[in-house]
Amino acid sequence: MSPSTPGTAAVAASQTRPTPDGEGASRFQQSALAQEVAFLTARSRSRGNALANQMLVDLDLKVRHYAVLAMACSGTNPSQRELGSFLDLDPSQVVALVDALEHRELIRRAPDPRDRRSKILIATDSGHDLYTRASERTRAAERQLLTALTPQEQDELRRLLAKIVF
Amino acid sequence: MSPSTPGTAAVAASQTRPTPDGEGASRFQQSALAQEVAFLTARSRSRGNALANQMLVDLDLKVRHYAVLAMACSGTNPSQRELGSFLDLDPSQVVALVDALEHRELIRRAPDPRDRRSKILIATDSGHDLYTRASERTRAAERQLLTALTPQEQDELRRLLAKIVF
DNA sequence: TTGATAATATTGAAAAAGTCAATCGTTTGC
DNA sequence: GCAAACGATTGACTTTTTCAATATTATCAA
Repeated sequence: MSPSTPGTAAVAASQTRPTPDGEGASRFQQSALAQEVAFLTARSRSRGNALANQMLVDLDLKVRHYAVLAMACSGTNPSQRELGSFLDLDPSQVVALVDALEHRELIRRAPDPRDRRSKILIATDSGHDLYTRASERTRAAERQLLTALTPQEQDELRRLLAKIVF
Repeated sequence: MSPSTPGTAAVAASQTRPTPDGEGASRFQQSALAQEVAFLTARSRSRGNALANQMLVDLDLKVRHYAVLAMACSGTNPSQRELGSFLDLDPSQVVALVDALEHRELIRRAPDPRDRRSKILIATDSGHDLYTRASERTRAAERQLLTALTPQEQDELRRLLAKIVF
């Protein structure tokens, strides 16, 4: 996933990272592009994704699977359609992801009593177990992603992002 | 690129959007996943990307091309390798993107006087022209993405993202 | 200087992710 | 009751991502 990451664990290189960028904190920080929030969010999500994926490898999960599992564990009983629109996934991608998790018996498709067309996603017991462990990993990844921010700043960031995204 | 966007301009559906989510502001906002900044940044970048791509279609640019063009216009004379690490792109992707833009004579590869292995990216005159127009579009897209935030909040968001990403 | 090692751009292949149209069963609104 | 719309599914296809291999150039130590 990066020039490092040989093949061992995943917790790997967490420290000794003077700057997240490959270059010396990047002489490009002042460029116009670097001021665009579209660019900044893209870079953030790229970093966050890579970090979280590393953390999840030994649970055999990727963040996209994790996201589905998380929603199945949320108690909100989302239908596949709802899940797709929440996660910005095409219905066909949802099918593939749900298939994968269902084959591993982490979640199951339950009939929607309101509408026989739709299927509701619910985590199994082992799904909940795995989610518990996985969410610890993603929490760790988040901690790492946000080390540069104070706790107040972290909250503020969450607030602002939520505001533009919901 | 989306169910809307017939073929006319690009300014299209900017208003009449009670909530950015498909659902009624989403009953999933309270879920644990929705609190993770990895999720929030993913959603932001997804939204921002879609928005910017719409805006750029009639310039025949995607945000990824736009990003390369922007850097070639920045005056920083990035090498391909630098560009790749700045934009989180694999070297082979850089080659493809640069090829595409160079064929359109928007940028060119110049020899790096310091290192004959590397090639420096510089925009042509028409590259600069296109960038000028394109950046207006992405500015508009950003405005739209951030409507929910006050100007101060927008600045704060930029500051926080920059802090975690550089 | 030479020779080993690493770095840059490039190619090509393959896997993953994203997009789209068509279909089946079901629901909704007329 | 019917037509139109909707949710899940399938399959095809494009785009994006990831990786390994290579040629040329740099770097560095002997």
